[in-house]
Amino acid sequence: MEIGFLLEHSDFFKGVSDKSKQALVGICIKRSLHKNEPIFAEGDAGHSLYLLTSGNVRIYKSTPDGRETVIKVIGPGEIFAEVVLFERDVYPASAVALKSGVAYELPKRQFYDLLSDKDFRNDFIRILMKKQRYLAERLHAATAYDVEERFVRFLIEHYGKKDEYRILLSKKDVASAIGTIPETLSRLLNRMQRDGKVSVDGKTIKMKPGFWKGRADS
Amino acid sequence: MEIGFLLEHSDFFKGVSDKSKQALVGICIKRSLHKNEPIFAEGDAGHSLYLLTSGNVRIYKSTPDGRETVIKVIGPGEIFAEVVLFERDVYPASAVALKSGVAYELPKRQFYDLLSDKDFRNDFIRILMKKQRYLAERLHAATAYDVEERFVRFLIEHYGKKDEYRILLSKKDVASAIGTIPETLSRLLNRMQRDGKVSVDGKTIKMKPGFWKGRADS
DNA sequence: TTAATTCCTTGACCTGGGTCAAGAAACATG
DNA sequence: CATGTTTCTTGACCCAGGTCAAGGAATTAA
Repeated sequence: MEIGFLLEHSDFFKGVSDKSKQALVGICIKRSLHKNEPIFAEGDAGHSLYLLTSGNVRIYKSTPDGRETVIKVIGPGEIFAEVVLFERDVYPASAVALKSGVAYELPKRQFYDLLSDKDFRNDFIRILMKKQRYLAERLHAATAYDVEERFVRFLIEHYGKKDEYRILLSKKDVASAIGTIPETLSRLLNRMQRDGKVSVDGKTIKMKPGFWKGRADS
Repeated sequence: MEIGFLLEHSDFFKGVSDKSKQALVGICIKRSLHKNEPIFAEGDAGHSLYLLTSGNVRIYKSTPDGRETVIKVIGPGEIFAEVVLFERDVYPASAVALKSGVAYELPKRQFYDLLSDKDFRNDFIRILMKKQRYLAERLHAATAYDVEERFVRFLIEHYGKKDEYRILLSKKDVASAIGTIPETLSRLLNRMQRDGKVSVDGKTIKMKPGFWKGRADS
């Protein structure tokens, strides 16, 4: 996905005036991401936010003894690290590319100026609120739902409700995204096959007929 | 705390112009809260956000089968339900008063208008980002830290690092705020006393000397 | 191709903390 | 005050899912 295309089509930028978009194209810095490349680490001084145009980026936090929690897996069209715009100048979480892709780096000073555009600002606030709802939902899911439910929600969140999924992330990455470990995910997939809920073949998961019946839209 | 006082002193409103503050005083509706009174429920049409001036309010989400997750316990000086301002017109979580107190209801239409004030808007965005960081931190704590650690963090968040705490909330409410149940909190307090970390007497908890040594500032 | 990694699976085992139950203590209400 | 109601504690029990270990499959490097 090219930056011009993205500016034209993403939800985020659709309301932004042409003038602002031109300004944005002018200031952003293209950055290629390779698999497993760290983008920034928790505690680093943060001077930029990012717009991902292709690939996936994992945002996560770590305990001093190395336990990690995935906050969000970012997909194409999403911005991340926007939290660095105000108040804090260090990143509160780390980011790493899960596969190769492209991100555009937006220096915060210039991005900040764009907020004087009313439509842009409203879109931006809307995004912040959406993320807040997302995190509240994740917190709820992490404590009130079991691994199976969290896995299904992960599928919906990233690919929508489908009859068949091609998962391009490693099982390890999916496991950590849903707050578990590869062993548990592996066993979960076995169990779901045994129970006739899905059939798994390599990176493809087929949902058995009726799987989505009676499931709230979350 | 009176509304005028709060407008003068809270972080949130300190940068707001006098004109905007007058406007705010004009539009907000005082509401007394009694213990256990529901303020709104997840799914309700939302036309207002709230500013709490005294007491505590629990924001929570429920599963269809009744399992609840506390998203945040709101204290005096904080706003809540601001997420209803854009995009969605239903509350994404429920709110209930944990003790008697006072909240001011701010109709979203009028609040929205205040965002044209630049300083006000910046403060508002700052608050959204702070909450986002808070939720990311909670998500991390919920999955990577044990009950003891979450309990200590709860104390710090709500009362700061002190040698002695008077907890005015019931153990049940504290337990749910840290994502556990009263039995577990009760046993935790026993264990911490037995291990010589604290001494508990009724609603008072004294931290033993050295308790805070070697603890990262979180 | 072969060797070296890394990823995935399976098994045996363990444990933090949830569930259920039953008193005790605290609180509220007529 | 008495008496119902909620809260708190303690004990016995259980289980989802994490840990550890080891073998197999897939990827990558050379």
